Amino acid sequence: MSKGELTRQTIVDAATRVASRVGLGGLTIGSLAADTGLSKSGLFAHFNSKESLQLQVLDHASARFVDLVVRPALKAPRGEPRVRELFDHWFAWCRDELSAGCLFVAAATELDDQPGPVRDQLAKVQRDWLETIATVFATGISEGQFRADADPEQFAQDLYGVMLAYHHASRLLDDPRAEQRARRALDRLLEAARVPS
Amino acid sequence: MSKGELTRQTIVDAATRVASRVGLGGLTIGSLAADTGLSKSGLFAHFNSKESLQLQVLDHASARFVDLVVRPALKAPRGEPRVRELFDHWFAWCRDELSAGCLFVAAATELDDQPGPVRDQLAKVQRDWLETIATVFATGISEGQFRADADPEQFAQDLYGVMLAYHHASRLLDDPRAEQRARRALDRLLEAARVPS
DNA sequence: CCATGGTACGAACGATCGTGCTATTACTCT
DNA sequence: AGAGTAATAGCACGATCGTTCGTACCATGG
Repeated sequence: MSKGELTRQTIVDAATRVASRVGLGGLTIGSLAADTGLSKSGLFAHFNSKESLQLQVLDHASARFVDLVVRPALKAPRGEPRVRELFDHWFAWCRDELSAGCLFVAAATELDDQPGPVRDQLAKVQRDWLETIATVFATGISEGQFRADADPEQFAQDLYGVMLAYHHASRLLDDPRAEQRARRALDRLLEAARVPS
Repeated sequence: MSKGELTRQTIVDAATRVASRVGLGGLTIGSLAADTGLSKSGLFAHFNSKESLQLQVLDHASARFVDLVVRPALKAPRGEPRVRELFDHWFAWCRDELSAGCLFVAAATELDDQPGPVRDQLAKVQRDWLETIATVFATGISEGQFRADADPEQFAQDLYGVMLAYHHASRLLDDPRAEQRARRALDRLLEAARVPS
């Protein structure tokens, strides 16, 4: 790996951390250069535009998301255990990024009214995420754990709602009971989806 | 009412609309002055700081929120009808603000990592909102419509989660089925909360 | 060992940011 | 109607934004 490629990754990694605090639009070349010890122009030369930097941050973050959340969860047994793992790893993800919350959640409300390549890319990533949830749930249906008449896409939106409400109550409102309520909500969702015994 | 007070309200009203598109931090004195036909310094004189403008926007928006969402819903019969009215009016609110989504949702993820008076004020407004939901639900318990062992604060977080998931799927992902799923999720929440017959 | 090219720097650009001053205009009240 | 005050404009400030350019460094392959 060339030297330039290495520092590029260092920059993108740092930018990802910053962006989960201030959003993708809040990224600035200047402060990012100060963070990484580079000059403004030296850093800029790696991307040629701020938009390109934002796109690379998005790519980097979604690759990490797959590594830290999706892939580990897929090792769990199909059905309910796998759904719970997905949930737990998402929690860890959104707390561990230097406790700066989930970059995607922050970017979602920031970009939903600003058309362009960055918004398109974010929408793709989030569609993939919801589809992952839906697929994992659908597998649980095939396994006979969940009701055959359950709607995977409904479940995906419901589950993400639980996550978003947690993110809101926990990060903005500092409510210590937010996580407990989120786990309770997950239990209820799963209970309602299980085949009647 | 003095002339200054009148133009101040005009400015804040315009700023509120802009902010639901670009966020509170995305507000700029310059572009806002252009929008309202004032000079930059003329507009600035009404607020003396950008932060003060942001706070006034927050106040204005929350007053309108109470007028358009909370107060009308309180006219509905207690319990389930009132919850549904709250839900419906919130939908209308977040669609009608020139179809720019809910200002509070946008500001929530924007400010959750930026301490200061604006964040504090937003947190207060959102706490009030969740408390409103919880209180409306609790009234339904007293009325005997909802289970006595139900937790109003749990319900509030759950319901807001449904709203946030709708906001996300509808505004970022342009999913036309988002609303239908949200209504379905509400039905399930209410069903689970009703006293067993 | 030297030449080539990738890598980073410093300076500067026009624009725009929030924020002060100082006039001048416009309203309000007696 | 005129005095006094409130409201707005004009201009300028230092900072910072993204971006460009020319140049120096330094690592690597011949």
